[in-house]
Amino acid sequence: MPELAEVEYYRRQWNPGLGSRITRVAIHGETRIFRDVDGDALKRELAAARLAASETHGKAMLFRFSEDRWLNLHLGMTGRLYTAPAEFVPGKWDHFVLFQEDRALVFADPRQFGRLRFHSGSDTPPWWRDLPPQVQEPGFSRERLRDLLAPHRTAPIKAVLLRQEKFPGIGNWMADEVLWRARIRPTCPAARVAASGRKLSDLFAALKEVVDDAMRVIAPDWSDPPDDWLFNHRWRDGGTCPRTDASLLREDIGGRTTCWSPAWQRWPR
DNA sequence: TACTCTGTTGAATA
DNA sequence: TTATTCAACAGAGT
Repeated sequence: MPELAEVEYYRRQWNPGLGSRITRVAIHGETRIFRDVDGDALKRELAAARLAASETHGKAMLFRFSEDRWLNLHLGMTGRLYTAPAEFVPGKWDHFVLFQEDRALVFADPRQFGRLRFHSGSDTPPWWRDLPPQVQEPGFSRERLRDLLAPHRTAPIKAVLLRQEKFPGIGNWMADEVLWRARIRPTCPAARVAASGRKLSDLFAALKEVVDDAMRVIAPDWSDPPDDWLFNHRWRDGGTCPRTDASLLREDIGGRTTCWSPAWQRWPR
């Protein structure tokens, strides 16, 4: 499920383990989440390392360990991280567990779209180098937004917002929320937004606002967003737009279920 | 039974 | 060459 604020929430779930050594690593080596990595080598290299720090970029997480060990986790569609007592026994979907003296750090993922990568060495791993600026960073300017959209003459703006190399961490619900706040129809070609000064500004502001709101509300304790977001109305057929009380529409756009408010998102006509 | 799903990737196509 | 579409991945829920 996770988009950037949910990923940040999960990253923090391993914070109790910061500063402590790994005493044992348990893996289900045959599962799909290990497709990019040698499970046995991973086990060997993380043994006795100390969890030193962590950060997120978009939907990706980086956990740094002592001895120049770098672990990259991606939660896919159904992944999650949690902390369990030291005597924890991994269940069916607990593919990767770092045991410490006082707790277990668990990566669970039923659907196994998640991914794990590992790097050993003082240099920054290739998968954590040259990452694009995130929406919430100063390097993400209105001009950058225009340049990201302009090449897409026909692709719907909704589909372009989901591209992680352009908008790290934006997922399906955030893209819908952003377009709803900017009052842009999700089918609008991306280049058309880039060419309209006013709508480009609206989209830029909505992106920053939705990312800030999501980080503030969801990342600390996974609070429910307030009812004046689209979020609480989008999940099932028959929802109504909080701004107009008119019916929301759910349809497939760019291959993903999209919820939007035709009465509210009227541009372009 | 047959559809859905907060994601990504690589192949096929335009 | 670049943009776009689509199937595939694998399980749980409805």
